[in-house]
Amino acid sequence: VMILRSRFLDARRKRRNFSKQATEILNEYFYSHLSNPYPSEEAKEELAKKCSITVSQVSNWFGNKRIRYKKNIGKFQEEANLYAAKTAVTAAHAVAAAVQNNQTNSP
Amino acid sequence: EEQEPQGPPEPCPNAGAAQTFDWMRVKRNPPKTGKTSEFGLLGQPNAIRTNFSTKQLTELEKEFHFNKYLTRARRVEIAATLELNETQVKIWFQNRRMKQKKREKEGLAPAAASGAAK
DNA sequence: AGACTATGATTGATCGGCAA
DNA sequence: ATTGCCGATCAATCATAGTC
Repeated sequence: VMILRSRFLDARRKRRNFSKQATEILNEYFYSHLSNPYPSEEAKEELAKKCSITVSQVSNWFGNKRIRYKKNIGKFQEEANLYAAKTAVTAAHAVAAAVQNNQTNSP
Repeated sequence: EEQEPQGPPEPCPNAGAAQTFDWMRVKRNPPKTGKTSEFGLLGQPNAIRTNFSTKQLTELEKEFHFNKYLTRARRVEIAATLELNETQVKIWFQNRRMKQKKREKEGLAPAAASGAAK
């Protein structure tokens, strides 16, 4: 069939990949909330602002990410570890700072 | 049948990573609205995503422009004319309304960058 | 240059909650 | 109790961008 989709009507599909930085932010959120990667409307707005994209795009990104992730968890293992490590480092820094603060106390 | 109430013996020897959370196990039931492969009998859980023809979409779009909401009578008419279930017509309008709302919402925010486009 | 993969967007249909 | 709508999401697919 000449189901020649509305190739013309969907011209707006001129997709553009998100910036490396935006993807970085989205992945950080995704992997740090892997137990429930469903950002609230507020969280989506915040992410959208940080990534300079629309809220819909944030929704699309999470929708695609969730589906593709569970479709083949193994394929994302590497990426998952990468971001897990990244957040771990961030957390470590926070802890280090906290320790610095309480350093005045000595047992 | 494929329901797995519990699966403790999870052979997931992964060190420190990737657990299988509930959201990863979510499975949607197959579409019921799709035709039963027009073979009525036989339990082939056919019903795959229906592909609306350009003609059907054109009619639906035309009707939507006329009325954002359908009356039962109109829905029956449309469904018969386009050879679709009433449910499919109903769902189409629902999705169409959401699409409209999304477009209106996004079609106004971008104007914040600068008063004039370009 | 062409095949293959990654990724953003679209959309028919489902899920849960709420109202009539 | 039944039915429609909303908002969010799913899941499959489209079309393009990026990689080799």
